[in-house]
Amino acid sequence: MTQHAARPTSKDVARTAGVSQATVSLVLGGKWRGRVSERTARQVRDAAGALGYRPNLAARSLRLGTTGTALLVVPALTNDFFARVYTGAAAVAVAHGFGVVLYPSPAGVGPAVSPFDPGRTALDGVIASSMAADAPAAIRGSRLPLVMLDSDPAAPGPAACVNLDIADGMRQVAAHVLGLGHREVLHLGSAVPSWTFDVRADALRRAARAAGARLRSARSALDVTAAREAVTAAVAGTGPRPTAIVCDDDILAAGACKALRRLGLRVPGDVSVTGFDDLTLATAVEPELTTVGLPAERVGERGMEALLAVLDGREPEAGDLPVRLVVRGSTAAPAR
Amino acid sequence: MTQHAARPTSKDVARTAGVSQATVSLVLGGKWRGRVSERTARQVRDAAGALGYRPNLAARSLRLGTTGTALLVVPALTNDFFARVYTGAAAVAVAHGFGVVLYPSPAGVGPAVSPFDPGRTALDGVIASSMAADAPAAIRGSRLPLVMLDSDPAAPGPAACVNLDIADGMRQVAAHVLGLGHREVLHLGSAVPSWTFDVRADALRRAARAAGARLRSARSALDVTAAREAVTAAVAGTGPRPTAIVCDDDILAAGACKALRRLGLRVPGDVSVTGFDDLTLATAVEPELTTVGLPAERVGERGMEALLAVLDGREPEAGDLPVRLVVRGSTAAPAR
DNA sequence: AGGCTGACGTGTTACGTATAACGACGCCGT
DNA sequence: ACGGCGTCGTTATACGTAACACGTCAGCCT
Repeated sequence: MTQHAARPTSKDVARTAGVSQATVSLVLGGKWRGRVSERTARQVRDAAGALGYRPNLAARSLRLGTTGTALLVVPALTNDFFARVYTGAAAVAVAHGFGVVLYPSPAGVGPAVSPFDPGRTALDGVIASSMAADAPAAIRGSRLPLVMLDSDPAAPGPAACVNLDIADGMRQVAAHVLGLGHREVLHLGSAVPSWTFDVRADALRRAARAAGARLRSARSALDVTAAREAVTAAVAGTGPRPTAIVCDDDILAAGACKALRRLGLRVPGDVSVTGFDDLTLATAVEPELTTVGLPAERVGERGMEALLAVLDGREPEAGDLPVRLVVRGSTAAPAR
Repeated sequence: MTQHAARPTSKDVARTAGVSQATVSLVLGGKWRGRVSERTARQVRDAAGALGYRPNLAARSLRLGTTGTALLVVPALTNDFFARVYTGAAAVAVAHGFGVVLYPSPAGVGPAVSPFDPGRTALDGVIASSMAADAPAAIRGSRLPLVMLDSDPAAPGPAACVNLDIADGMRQVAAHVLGLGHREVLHLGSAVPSWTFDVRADALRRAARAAGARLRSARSALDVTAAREAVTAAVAGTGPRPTAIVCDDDILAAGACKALRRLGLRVPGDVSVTGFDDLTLATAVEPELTTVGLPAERVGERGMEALLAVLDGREPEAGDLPVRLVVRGSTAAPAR
């Protein structure tokens, strides 16, 4: 590990500016009002600029006991919900002089990779998505403050939770679909167990029962091909054909549309399909998906705000974030 | 920033194990063969385990002058090409006791966020995607070793490059499309300038000229809606309607398909469409896209290998990675 | 017996930074 | 003239780790 061209230290800056290292630290740290004259301050800044000085972050962290970096654990990079969460979190972080580092959870990258035990990166706290199901245990071992996103508020561990009103989202979907007149509904859920998916299933079940609609269930991994196969199997199964398929995720909905098209059924003419999350995928397919829009950036912002609050010993803000049904072209009244 | 429950240090471990701090460091660092007896070594390990000791990374980095962390700069999280690059890079990194941190380049997150100047995270090196066009300048200022991915090999700056044989990929596309008999071709390129896109355009132009085909061009931002609008405008324009649309990216191709469908044209019956990159999107849409498959994981692996080589003062491996045309349902011979 | 060797550890230092504690210097009021 | 005080800056120290250079002690050869 060769050190390229020996980076200048604050001591070097001090020498060329003709002051002590402490003064350099004061000036560059911004805490010099009334302690250092404007003239020497400028000398220091000039010297730092001339040398291309950058503070050594390891030394700073060691001294301060703080890294100014948070970790965001997400289950999948491909899902742009999480990309938007990151954007929101990063915006808040930067505004507070913090950094955010992204970590795709083990599921996506193999169990050998854990940022917590080898602890490669020095961190002040962790924000984890609910779908990174194994994260809490690993993080607890690291003793870092943890903020959970979209997760069971009753679960122990996290210092704070940021939740979406998922149940209300599914109720909106159900009201829309049932309101169109559908009474034979297939629920396509995720095969990976997770609180958010349980909430969806529960809300849909209640709504269907209240409306007297028949509800069947199928499950699939969160990818288009798996969803296509699951729907093909479910539709080919016994019993009356569903007139609407309510999916836990836009990815599943895209797979459902493909399955139906291959079976010679038209969406929404023969079968209506709904998604969830309003990913970019929702408007990339034809027809565009009726789905539930999630304030992903707000989730990221609230998550980061909550982490900063916890770090400061303050109380994080509470309350669920609202979601909104987006009606597009994949739903219509049932034929006949 | 409260320190939760004062983490134990190596000195604490030393005290409870009844040895000196130096011995703890030797044992836990693994360099004790012949320097410490097996019995004391076990005592140390037991004490460390009992206290839940984790080395302080800031202190370690400060002492070692190395962080064991690399930064991967990507232009977009949503694009799963980069997710796969990350997977490959992470696998190699972990095998070498390294960590990888992900950074979506400013374009995706606002120019205020730069990991280099504020330098929040301590790094040993940077791997940057070509599309993060402004990265090299910012990184040069940080004096970190830089590996560029899929970028102009003639450009100065990077310590190493990992390249795909993009030109060959486009030649394969052209051979396929022209071989089907298409002579009226529309090239849908990216509106953001980048080496990889220039290579695509150049390769296609040469192939079209050699085959005597007419080639028009349109440009679009890398999102489905923008591509749809660009294609709608281009097809509605003057001159004979193209029978094939060659796109620089699957996202553009998805937009092209949507535009054509809305214009009442069938893919591939009336117009053939090709993509590039073989994203998951390519098989999520109907028809599935004929596109160019890229060994994304290999790119990530090679990138990380190259960075580790540079860090060790070794010579990084050279040579382009091959790409492969994947023929699916979006291309056919032209009507008539 | 004396000194050498190898096994087993320990004392000490340095990494680069931030900050508490401590001057030196000039200016003022009395 | 002298203490006091604001201004401007320095000295010294600690953060937790890794590793160099040294000690100590038993055993063994000569």
